[in-house]
Amino acid sequence: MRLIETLVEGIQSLYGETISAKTIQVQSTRKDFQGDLTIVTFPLLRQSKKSPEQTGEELGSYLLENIEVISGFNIVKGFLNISFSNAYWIGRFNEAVADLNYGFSKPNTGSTVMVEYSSPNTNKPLHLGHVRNNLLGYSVAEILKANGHKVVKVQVINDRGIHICKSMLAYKKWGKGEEPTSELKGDKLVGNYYVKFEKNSKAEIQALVDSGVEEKVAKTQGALIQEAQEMLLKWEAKDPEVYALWEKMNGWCYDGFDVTYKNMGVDFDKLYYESITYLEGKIRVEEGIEKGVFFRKEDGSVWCDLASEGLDEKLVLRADGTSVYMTQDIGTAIFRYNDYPDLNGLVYTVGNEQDYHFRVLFLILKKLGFSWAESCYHLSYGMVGLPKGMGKMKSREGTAVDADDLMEEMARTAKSISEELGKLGGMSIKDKTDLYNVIGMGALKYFMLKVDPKKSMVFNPEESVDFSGNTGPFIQYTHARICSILSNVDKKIGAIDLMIALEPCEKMLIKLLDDYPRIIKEAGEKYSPAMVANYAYDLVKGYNHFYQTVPILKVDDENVLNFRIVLSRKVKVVIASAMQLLGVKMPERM
RNA sequence: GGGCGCGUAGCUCAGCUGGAUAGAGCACCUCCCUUCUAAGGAGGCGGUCCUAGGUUCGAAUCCUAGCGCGCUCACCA
Repeated sequence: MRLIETLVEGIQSLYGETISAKTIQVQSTRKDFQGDLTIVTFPLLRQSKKSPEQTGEELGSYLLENIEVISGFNIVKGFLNISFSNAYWIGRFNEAVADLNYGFSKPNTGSTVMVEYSSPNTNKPLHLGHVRNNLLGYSVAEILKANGHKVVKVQVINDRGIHICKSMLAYKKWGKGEEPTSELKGDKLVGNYYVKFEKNSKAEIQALVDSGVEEKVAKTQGALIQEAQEMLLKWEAKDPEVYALWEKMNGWCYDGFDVTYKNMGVDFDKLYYESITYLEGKIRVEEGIEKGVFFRKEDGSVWCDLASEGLDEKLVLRADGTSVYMTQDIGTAIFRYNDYPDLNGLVYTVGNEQDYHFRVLFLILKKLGFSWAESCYHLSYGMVGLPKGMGKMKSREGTAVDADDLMEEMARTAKSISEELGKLGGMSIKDKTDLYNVIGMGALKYFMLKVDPKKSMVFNPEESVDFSGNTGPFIQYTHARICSILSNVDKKIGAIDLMIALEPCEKMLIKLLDDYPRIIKEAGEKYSPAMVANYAYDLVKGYNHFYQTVPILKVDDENVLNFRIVLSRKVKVVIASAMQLLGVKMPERM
């Protein structure tokens, strides 16, 4: 429609001044004013040398004459509100309806992007923090796909290190050959021994402190901690017994994680294991020394000097030659770009406590000469906290909110509310159980994703996860409601008559639908599922208002009836489409 | 102490590429189911947008300083 260009021309012809398109500010008109788009004329007064009102009047008239679809305008101080004809909006709507992949770019037309998320340690089960991580990573991957990118979903499994040895040692000492059962998943079993280790080790250290040893020293002198360290050395030397135990216990964890991932509805294309990539990291560090990127201190430890970037020195290899976190991350990144030569972006979904780590990692990769380091991005998200008075989550002490328990709890709540409302007559037990899971997970996912990723959030297991208001179930409910209405009609409807009158609530819905492609694009650029979630909420609210304001099926005018049916169908599709980007399923009944 | 991030209604959060009277949900109070799903809708109550300066015709939004909270600065991951 060339609104901006026409305005530039208008200013040229009215005032003889040339301005750049950037100085024109357009925004959608606030709902308490009449109009569709608003042009802020304050910045244009310099050119017009007239009052805001008069400038608005002149520009408005110019637009009215030169753009056919503009049907009118009004001026409030420095705001020129312009309206488009109903025919224009209905035309836009018809186009949207005809587009079966509305809002999405063509698949695989963009660059290839890798998204890393989850990346657990194999010494404890997934908890609330992982839930946010998983949901974010999965959703961002879906949003990138919707923007045409090829997406590779990966994780790097932290399957080695001192923390893994802790649970192994505890199991070896006190496990008595315990095995996972249907009651106790493998990851839970391993986690129990990790907690057991920490508990006993803590007591040992306390005893040392009580006997007069300085705390810092005591922490390195406990018998258990020393034994764990010996075990790590044995592991690195591939001691057969330690290695076998490691493989067995890691296997238990993977089996446990698989169940959690399945229930959560997330998946991965490829897994990387720290136990493999850390070796690559070591090799790359050696190379880096030769290149002069790193330097070795007298004690043998290897460092990267980041003073020129305003940072400190960073350790990349210990004095005893063993690797640190940074070492394996260097190796992992290089593996990834080797595995996918067309990779043009690597998104790390990792909590904001590691902001500094990733800043350094990307710098080091760049120093090592990998130009792709520029395309790495740390999707940093805030912590999930518990309400005041509920303490802190510490998996070390076994006080974290467990992911499996949480999901089960959500489904249970969904069940009790559903039963209370009693709308599911005639539905089979299995369908009901599935539905409770869909609703429970919908509530959980939406709750976690509607918040801006970078912000930390509070999770109150009892109060926060409501099923009414701005929640997943509210959106699911509206979807089910539309399905219910539409189940009464069965007819093919072509393009909508451009001449029908539009109710305000209908026009509002068309405008909301019109926003969808832009929302997907922006959500992709900002890696923000929250934008999609908030959009879906606005759309659903708009539909409910429409539903309560006008009859949908009980209308005489065939053209209006058709329009309301098609409008309902399109809203339904877009709701489901948006929520699919969040990994939330939409029920047809609830 | 240095670095990074955050601070909006009692609570949980939108809004932040500067624009009109700062928005939702929960909670609390009124109304609306013999009509297409009331997990809904309409309305009410509720604000020093942390504070103080600055830039601007205009600041919740940008800049500076301060305060508060979180994270981080490990031969932990």
